[in-house]
Amino acid sequence: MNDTKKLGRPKQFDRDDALARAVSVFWKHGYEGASVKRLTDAMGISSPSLYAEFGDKHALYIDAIRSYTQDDACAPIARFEAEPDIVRAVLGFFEAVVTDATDVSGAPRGCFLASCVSTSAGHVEGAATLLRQAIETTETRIAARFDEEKARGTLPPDFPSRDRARLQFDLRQGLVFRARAGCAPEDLRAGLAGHVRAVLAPAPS
Amino acid sequence: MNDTKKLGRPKQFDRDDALARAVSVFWKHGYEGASVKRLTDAMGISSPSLYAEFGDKHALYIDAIRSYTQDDACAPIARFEAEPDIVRAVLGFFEAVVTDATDVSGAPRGCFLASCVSTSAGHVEGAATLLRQAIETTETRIAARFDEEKARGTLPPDFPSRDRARLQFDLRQGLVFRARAGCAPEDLRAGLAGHVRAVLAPAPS
DNA sequence: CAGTTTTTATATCGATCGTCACAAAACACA
DNA sequence: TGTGTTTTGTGACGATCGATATAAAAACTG
Repeated sequence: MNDTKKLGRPKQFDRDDALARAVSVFWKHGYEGASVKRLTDAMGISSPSLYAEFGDKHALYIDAIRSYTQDDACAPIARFEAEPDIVRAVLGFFEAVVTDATDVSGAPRGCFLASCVSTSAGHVEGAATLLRQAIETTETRIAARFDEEKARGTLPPDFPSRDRARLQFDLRQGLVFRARAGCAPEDLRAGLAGHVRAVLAPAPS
Repeated sequence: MNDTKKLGRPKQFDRDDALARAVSVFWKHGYEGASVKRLTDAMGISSPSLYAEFGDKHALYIDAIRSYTQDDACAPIARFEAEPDIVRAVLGFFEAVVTDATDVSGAPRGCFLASCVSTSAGHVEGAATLLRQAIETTETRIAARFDEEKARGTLPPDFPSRDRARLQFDLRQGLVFRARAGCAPEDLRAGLAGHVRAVLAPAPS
């Protein structure tokens, strides 16, 4: 199959770029708050194009979630995996969370999954399943990093990777939550040292 | 002023009860997803009554948030303050969070503030402020309990009450988040012991 | 060039959105 | 029993919702 040359009038928009813009709209307004007009305006396409490409609003939403979770769009995890030192990695994770969540440069605040998808999970079909997969994936990635550190000897052999990965993940939600409420970044950063200590504390005897 | 006897046809609904039902609808569907029809159906009143009593949908929403935050409707905090032993109190707090968040008996899951108000905080006027006040109040109540324990000697004198109150609060959001995603209650309960340890761990030297 | 295929923009569909007149209904007071 | 006051249910307002029918526009093929 040759996908490079196709019949008919070529599309005037990039699918992935349109999806990313859709994510931004859903992120900011929630599932019901994101009207098709707002979506098409932000995506730079007309409604017939939207329906031809994605099916309907619900299918677009599911695609948007899937795109977001697969595109590694979560900066905190990237920071966490990039930083060599484990203490700085955990701290960097939380700092990225705060930075992302309190950024006011047009982009929506907080976390797409925590703020939008989580709300819709109860009554939008398919959202909860994708959300659970995203949680599982993220926790596994965090735990994997802890396991590496254990193998390297920078974390004690009995360090409970999975539990602490969950702890780190849970703490993140609180930060995002407070950021959404409008708490100042410096207030959020004030507690990060304690968060890092809780995540990396030695296992109880 | 005599409020007990009033002129005209008496109201056929209780204001606080109607507000509580409104909370439930907002909780389940979010601000935009909660249509006036859904609201009036659940509240058992007609739309003119709603507008006469509350003004409009936005004012009703603000009233609903205020009512929720003032009515002490948050079971986890109640459990936390009722339990004498501090370790059991913290554990009870988290257990109540899990129970509340995974209850499927008709009631909406999770936390009204974390799931609904938090999402709307970005674009619904007045929501963010109320949310911040609720966070502040809750953290203060938790920290006050820790201070009491310090005075009683059940917690060390250098126990960082405020930091740990924030930690406990942040961890809660993660539980609510995962519950919304459909995680099983037993999975959520599995990590509670670690959460309790993190909250009550002695201050670092 | 015409013929085919696909995407585009316009314009609109019925349904539902939030909101509100309007008049009948239910009370207190005279 | 009126009379005044407030709440009630019915119904409908313009606007917007999600979703399409339609046809012009833009590419390729022969």
